[in-house]
Amino acid sequence: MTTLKQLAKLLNVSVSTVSKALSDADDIGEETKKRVKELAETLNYKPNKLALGLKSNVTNTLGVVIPDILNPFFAEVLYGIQKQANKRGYDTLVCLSNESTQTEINAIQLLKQGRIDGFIISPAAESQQTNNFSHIEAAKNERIKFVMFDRVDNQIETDKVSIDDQLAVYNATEWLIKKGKTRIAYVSNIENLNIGNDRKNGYREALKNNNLAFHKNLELEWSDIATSHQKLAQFIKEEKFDAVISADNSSAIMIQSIVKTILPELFNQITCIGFANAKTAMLTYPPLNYIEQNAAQMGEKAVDLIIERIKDKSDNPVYKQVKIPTHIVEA
Amino acid sequence: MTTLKQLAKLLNVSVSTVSKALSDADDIGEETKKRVKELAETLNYKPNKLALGLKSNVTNTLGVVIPDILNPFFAEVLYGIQKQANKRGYDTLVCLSNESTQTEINAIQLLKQGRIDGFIISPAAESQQTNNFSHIEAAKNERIKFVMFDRVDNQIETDKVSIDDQLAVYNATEWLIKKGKTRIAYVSNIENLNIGNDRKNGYREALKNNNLAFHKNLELEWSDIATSHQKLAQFIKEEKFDAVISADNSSAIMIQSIVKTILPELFNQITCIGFANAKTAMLTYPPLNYIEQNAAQMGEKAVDLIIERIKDKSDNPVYKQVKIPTHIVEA
DNA sequence: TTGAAAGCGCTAACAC
DNA sequence: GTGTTAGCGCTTTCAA
Repeated sequence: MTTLKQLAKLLNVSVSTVSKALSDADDIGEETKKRVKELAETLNYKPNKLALGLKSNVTNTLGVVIPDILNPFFAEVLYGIQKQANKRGYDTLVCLSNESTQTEINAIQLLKQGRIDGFIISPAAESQQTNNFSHIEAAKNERIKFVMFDRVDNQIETDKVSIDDQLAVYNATEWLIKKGKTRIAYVSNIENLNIGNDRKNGYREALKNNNLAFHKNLELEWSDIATSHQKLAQFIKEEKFDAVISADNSSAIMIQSIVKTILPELFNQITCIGFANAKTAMLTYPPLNYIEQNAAQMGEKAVDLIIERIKDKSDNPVYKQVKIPTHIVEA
Repeated sequence: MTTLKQLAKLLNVSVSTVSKALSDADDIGEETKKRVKELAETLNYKPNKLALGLKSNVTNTLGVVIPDILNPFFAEVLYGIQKQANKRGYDTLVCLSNESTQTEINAIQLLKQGRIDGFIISPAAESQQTNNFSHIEAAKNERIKFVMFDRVDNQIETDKVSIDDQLAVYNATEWLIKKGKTRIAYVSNIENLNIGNDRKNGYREALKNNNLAFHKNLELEWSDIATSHQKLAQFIKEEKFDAVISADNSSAIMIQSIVKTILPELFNQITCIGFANAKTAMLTYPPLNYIEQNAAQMGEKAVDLIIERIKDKSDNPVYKQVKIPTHIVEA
């Protein structure tokens, strides 16, 4: 790493002259600027970000806490975060909570150690279930800004980005109803999350508003991936339905596949829809009808929000709650 | 953020006394230590990592460059990297190259700005295709250590972790042959990567060594996700095969699904195997037979290697090339 | 037009 | 047992 000091020595000028020359200060002679810049270029000088951060208390770095990177949704959000952060001149320090509160606490601890200007977080499932957000809220006392995404919580006052989960599923349910479906099953493996509740409410509301009977046994919940096939297969055999809506990112794909195998004659009569993206919807054939969450866009928006908040020095911040629009993609 | 200075002032001692007390130096009185530690605890003092890094030139931070986070393989590697890094007391600064050389160059630039002790990288597809690794190698001149994973390259001398791609596919092919399969198709969307070549060679070698005829038209290559279903469906209709081996993470899942739909009577006669993990293999039913790459383990090993390299101050490093064992998981 | 000095938070050699 | 000082790389007054 080339330093200002080295440049100064080689050029026989002072460190401050070099610093000013590089930042084009107008009290430095053109000739000097030229010499300095040339040498800096040659030696590939790059300012040390740690030093800059120490000095200015600005790191141009954003923290990110992701609950589950193996979930394609979060992978895509991270993609959006990275893209937008880089575009706006920020780096990202990424941590994974793996749905554990303790890991999340550690992650936030880490981020707070003077190296980020703010962070973006979606809380771990465990934190949601135990309603334990104190470690997140604590950041506020230390005047650290943060933005919540996806799994946003009403109790915490801060900027938030999410989709309208209830509406998204409501619309998907109506979309099925408009296709003439009357026995619509609802499958979910995210009952432990608040968005799981919201989505389920969307389903139930849509049934109600369209005068369709609600059948408790058409709602299936599962959590263990190892026994998921078995559970889903049993559900498919035992219950009668003409459509399925999945609240998560994998159930619908699995169900299409299972139906095709164990009840092929019914395949064409059962319409599936779930949360997915352009890529994962193609994992099944015919491709899955899906609810596009615009995950990357959510990530981008989160970055915009946190940067805006960082730059806002007011004492009485007006927090924003942004909803990313969703839409149905018909295969 | 509480600083040493603040603690010192409150306690009416000097900054260095506080610093030493907190690190349990034996030239500080027990009583003082106690007072200092208590106050530090109360005020939730955490040393500023930037300052530590500036001082010691050690940041305890690792850079990570991932080509494609939407690929479940890389998501899982990142998971392993995070887990092991945290375990060993390191943070991670994550960048995504999105398979672009220019983005990769920017990412490495960023990482080099005095904030990491070393980095872990899998090169972008574009860099591999154009054989352009100079931006990666350049790190060596600046004495920055790095470890390559997965898409390792012979031309670059550094520590590497990968699987034995050729052997993995060779074994998978033989596994199919032992099941009595004689017309084995090979499908890939990673022909642009060196590991794509290695895998294909594994397939061809296995055929040869088992005296099976090689049919050029049983090898299918695709790249565009939008037309993949169409291309695969056509392949399935036109060619006759009794098994498929997929070199990538999605083809096999798609093929199982397509076969079941367009040629259901053949489904039970065609055995599929591809690269996957415990979770993605479950996206199809019956679950996919798969080659377990132990992606998380690869990430963990990469972390161990880079830390070992960072700690190794010798001038003539002996680089390691680690192979992570793979195995076949039968559904 | 340039340079000297202070300071961001921390550690460590060296005084006292 | 505790404090002073210098210095990591940088920016920014202020002085020359």
